[in-house]
Amino acid sequence: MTAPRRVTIADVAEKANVSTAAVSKVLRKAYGVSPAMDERVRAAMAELGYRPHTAARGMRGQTYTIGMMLPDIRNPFFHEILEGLSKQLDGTDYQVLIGPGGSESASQAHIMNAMIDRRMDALILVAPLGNRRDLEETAKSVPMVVIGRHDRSPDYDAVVDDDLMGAALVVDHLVELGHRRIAHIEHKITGRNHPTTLPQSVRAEGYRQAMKRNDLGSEIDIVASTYSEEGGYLAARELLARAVRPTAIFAGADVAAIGVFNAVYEAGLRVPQDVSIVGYDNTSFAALGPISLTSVDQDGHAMGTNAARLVLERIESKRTRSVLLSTSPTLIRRRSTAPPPA
Amino acid sequence: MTAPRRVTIADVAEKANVSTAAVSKVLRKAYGVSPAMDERVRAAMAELGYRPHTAARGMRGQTYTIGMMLPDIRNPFFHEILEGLSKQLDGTDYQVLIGPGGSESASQAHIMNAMIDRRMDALILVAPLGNRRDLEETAKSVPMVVIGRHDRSPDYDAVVDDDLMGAALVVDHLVELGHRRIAHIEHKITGRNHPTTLPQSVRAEGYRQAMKRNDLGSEIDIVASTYSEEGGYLAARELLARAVRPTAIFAGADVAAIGVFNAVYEAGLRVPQDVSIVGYDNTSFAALGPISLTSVDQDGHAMGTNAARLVLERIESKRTRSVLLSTSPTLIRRRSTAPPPA
DNA sequence: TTGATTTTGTAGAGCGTTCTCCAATATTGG
DNA sequence: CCAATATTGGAGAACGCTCTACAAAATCAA
Repeated sequence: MTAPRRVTIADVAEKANVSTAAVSKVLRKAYGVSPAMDERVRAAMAELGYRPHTAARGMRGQTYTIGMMLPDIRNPFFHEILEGLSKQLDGTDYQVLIGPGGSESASQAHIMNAMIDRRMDALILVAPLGNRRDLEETAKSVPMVVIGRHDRSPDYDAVVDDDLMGAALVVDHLVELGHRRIAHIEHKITGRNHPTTLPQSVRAEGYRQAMKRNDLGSEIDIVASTYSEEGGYLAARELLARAVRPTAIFAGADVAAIGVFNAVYEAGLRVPQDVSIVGYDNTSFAALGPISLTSVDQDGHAMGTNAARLVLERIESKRTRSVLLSTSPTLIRRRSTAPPPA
Repeated sequence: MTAPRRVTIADVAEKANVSTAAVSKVLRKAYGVSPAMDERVRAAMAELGYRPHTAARGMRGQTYTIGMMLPDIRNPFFHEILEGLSKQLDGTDYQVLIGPGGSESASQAHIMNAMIDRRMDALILVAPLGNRRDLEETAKSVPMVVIGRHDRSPDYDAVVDDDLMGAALVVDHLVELGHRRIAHIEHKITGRNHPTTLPQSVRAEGYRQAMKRNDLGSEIDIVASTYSEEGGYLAARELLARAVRPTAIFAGADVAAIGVFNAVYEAGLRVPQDVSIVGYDNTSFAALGPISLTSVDQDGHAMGTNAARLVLERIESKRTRSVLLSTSPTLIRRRSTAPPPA
């Protein structure tokens, strides 16, 4: 614990025989630095192993830190977003730090505040709960990009997957295979009236629209549950107990689809011979041999890249007009879907 | 973007009719505050909605931020650690922020530096790569806890699962079922000579010891691969191609076990009738119905809680003697293991 | 009482940067 | 060659907090 005092800008300045202001300029690539001085300063920094003290920089300027709020660390889809983000930020001075948001609006608000208190330059929120007014409120004090919500706000940017289209891809695929009794499992948050712009609501709506478009309006069957293994399991149990049971189940998320698998096996039925199952997100385990789940792929990597770009624009180019960036999903067909039983 | 100026300590001081120093004392629960003043200040803070500016605090004191370096966000086991950590920190002023470390020693070092530059009060490193000397070097400048490595260092604390014992549990279980040809898949990092204290090395060693103890020294069969789905797949292919193939495969991690599943199915064999499979980590998908993988459970939650405790001790009680905390794993028996074919 | 001690509150100097002015010097145009 | 302009470098005041040192007031011991 012999903490050797950190090398500061003053040490560098002394070594290079210039003022601290000059060093700061070099650091910020600011105007008014001759090539000669620039080189001298850089040499001194290298020799002393100087690293800027981010907290101190944050006192006046930026912290070169971008906060990413993730409701659930494990979600492989979020990981893809992070990868896109990191790759885009690689080479810049910015660093992503992840704030574990949890599944409640309150805990998410807490971490968002914590990130603001730490003077992060921008916030990237992945599928945040909470109403739009609150989000806009925070967006007033820090550049912000929201991933996965279909709200369009003048105060922050949005990067979304076209969930309406994603749901349509699923329904059309199943209809094409010959299915008619196609059920959907939706993630329904209990309590307050949550915005209808959350991905889950849009997916459900997309399902409804696609069913109608295929003249299957009368077959619409939505079970409100949660996007979790247990949620999928319970919802599927309910569906399989119907007098006339569905021949295909479209779970709004892969995790829920796993629960559906379990319920179907438990009922002594086979996938896909008796029941077809479709997920959403194309998470890594959807591809696993024993599962092989047909799913909708959102290009998380691209979403992350785009989010990074938008955020940098806001920070560096001081853009203030908001942008909504929607990417289109694709359907990955696997072995969990097949024509319905004759 | 009408950023309303932040409420500072000075605003609070003015409102409460005291000095800024007094407010600071209240904030830090420092000595020398009368109950009356304390109350007045707190009231003012509440009324103004004051929130301390963490970066500014960091300039002189602490940042109340604990950095957690995670090599891979997705790993469900890491999520458990995080949960234990968060729960323990809940109610304190501390906040965990996650730094994505990546799978390379260089990128991990990068994020560690970034965290130090941001003046985090302590670092919790999960299964960090890099040699011990480097770790000790960083431990000199910040309180540190390493999770998952069996090194014992005077400079930082370690929280580990007893991997030696975990491997023994697996081997004993399989032997009990009647297996003799038990193979192991190890995660082997290419390149430099990595420390033998990484979990993967200890698990392999535990396997070796347990085999010998069961008089199966001649049956020891280790394939060097990686802890990943593909790694498991490739290793299993190699094992299944042996003249006399193993009746049980012990993958050092659940993800690798998934790859083993795929290879086994591909070879037209059944689990567990033809081949038994065991994983390690008891990740959430091990419990999934279609998989049902026998695995070793490390109590990630407890590890997180312990790490938090150790870190707080170092920060607040200024403990400097290092501690090594080892917890014991348990075996979760599922349907992927059964007696060998007759 | 009176001196000694404890408690309570404040002044003010940092912490390591950024950034606005300003001065000095170099360059240009006519 | 001189004024006008551009370039280069630095002084020094923030930023919002912490914390040492110290003074004033209150309490205690005898």
